[in-house]
Amino acid sequence: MRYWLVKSEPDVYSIDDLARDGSTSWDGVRNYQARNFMRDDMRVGDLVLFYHSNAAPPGVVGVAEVSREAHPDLLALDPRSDYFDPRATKDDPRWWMVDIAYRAHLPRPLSLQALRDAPELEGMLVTTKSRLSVQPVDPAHFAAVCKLGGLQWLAG
DNA sequence: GCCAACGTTGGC
DNA sequence: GCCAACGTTGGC
Repeated sequence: MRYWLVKSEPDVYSIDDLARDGSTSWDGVRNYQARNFMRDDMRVGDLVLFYHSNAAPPGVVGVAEVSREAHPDLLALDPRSDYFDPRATKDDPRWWMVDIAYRAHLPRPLSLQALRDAPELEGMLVTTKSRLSVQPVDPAHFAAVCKLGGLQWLAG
């Protein structure tokens, strides 16, 4: 099993929205590296840290789980969508998404600053690659985030 | 709102 | 294939 981190602006889609919806399709990702992780590497059951970007403060606020493997992001085909991409076609959809399901809020959300300050999280991608919106997480880092965030049952 | 970092596009 | 111009992300 692999571990991941996804970013969302809480004004657009927050962990509370995911808790309310139960699960959601992770649409609108328009970055190739992020797309490739979703299309090629994410598997049902993988655990996902849910990160609020452009928030005060930014940080990890919850845990989700991959509930469906990659399928085409059809917003790319919709001219009325903000995520429309004229290069996408039905045969070659170009953009892909997975579904994620809500698992838990972090009892103690971990701000970006807290992630940077924790020695056991040294090298965690989110502290250095700030622009990658879907990224792999080291298993030890995932466990440490759960532990620091008060989620003992996922801390391994 | 600013702006640094960085990903993407397109001319050559 | 290089790289300048441009657009976007996201922390502050």
